[in-house]
Amino acid sequence: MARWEAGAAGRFREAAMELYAERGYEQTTVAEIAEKAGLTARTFFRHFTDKREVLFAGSSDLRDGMVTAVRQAPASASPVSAVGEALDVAAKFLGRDHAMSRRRHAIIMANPELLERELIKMATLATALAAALGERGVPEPDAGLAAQAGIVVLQVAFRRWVESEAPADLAAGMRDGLARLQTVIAR
Amino acid sequence: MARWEAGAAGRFREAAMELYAERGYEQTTVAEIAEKAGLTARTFFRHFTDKREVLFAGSSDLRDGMVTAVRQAPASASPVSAVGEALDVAAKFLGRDHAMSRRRHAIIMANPELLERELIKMATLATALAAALGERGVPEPDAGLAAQAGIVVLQVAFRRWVESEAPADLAAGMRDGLARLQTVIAR
DNA sequence: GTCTATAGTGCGATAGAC
DNA sequence: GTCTATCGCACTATAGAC
Repeated sequence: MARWEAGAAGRFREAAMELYAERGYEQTTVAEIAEKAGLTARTFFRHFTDKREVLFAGSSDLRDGMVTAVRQAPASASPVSAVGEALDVAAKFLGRDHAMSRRRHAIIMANPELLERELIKMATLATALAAALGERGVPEPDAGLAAQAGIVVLQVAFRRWVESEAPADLAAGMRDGLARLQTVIAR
Repeated sequence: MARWEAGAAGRFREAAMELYAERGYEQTTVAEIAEKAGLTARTFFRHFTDKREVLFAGSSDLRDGMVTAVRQAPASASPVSAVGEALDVAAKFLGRDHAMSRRRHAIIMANPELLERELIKMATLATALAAALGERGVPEPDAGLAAQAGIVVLQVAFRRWVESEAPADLAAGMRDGLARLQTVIAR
């Protein structure tokens, strides 16, 4: 496996992923992660607020990308289509490395505490999208509903993508999911 | 305030709510809750898996009620309308005590860890609803999408209800939210 | 980089209900 | 006698304080 990361945060992330996958999240201590990364537990907590956060490093980049997509959608675009643009960005961001996404997903699904953290990241994302829609003049509760609906599509499509062994086209899966949500909810 | 609960779990719940509201969740130790309830910390952990869970006692009742509603919907009912029945049940369940809901909601919103727990309860609920829809013959990903969409409506409507000072009609708010989701997502 | 509070667990003892 | 609820004690690891 390539070691593209030289920084401390990256070394911690690598070490944590391997140990979490190998012996499970709960059975791994921060001291062990630090040792494997060649650093100390104290330094770990300087980089990450807690033992879970090490798996959720890139989440703010995803959020920023999606928010920007909503902002940059044509002024004439409806809330759903602005959300659709954000989903395209998300697909590009999340769809890069199927193998590592599968590994990470397996680790998270195996532990409720990690799942909790994943969910709050998604909730934060939804709030940010709703705010971006609000800037476009979409009133509440519509902005919140459209944003949350987008997150639902993202989650369902991502889960299907990551649970299939072959790396399908995530962007297509998201567009598909949105269309299915529209029809299933229509009546 | 009436004390309808004599059992240990209820005493813990009361004590925890008061202390969390008074001095915050993090600043409250389990030992303090136990003392206030007239029991010990060890007993607390016999009733609740962790310090957060004490605030989420009734969540399985809500889940069971909503699942039953989906199961009992007429066989001819569409996925959305089965979900609508479940939302009616949820409104009845959650809409009982506006004042206490506000207190509880304020506590949860004030602490990210509690919010995480709330979110995982909602995710569990969504999974259960999706399974119930599956039993009715709704295929994936439609079942998952419809269930998650229902949870979105529940959350948005509940938040608006609990954040308004006057106790409005929660069931009406839910039906309203569902209708708005339908129109906002339609195009 | 060390020290400490406290969440949470394992095991065992006790006491009451039946 | 069994079953269940509680308590006591020792222990580990996280997370924050100093």
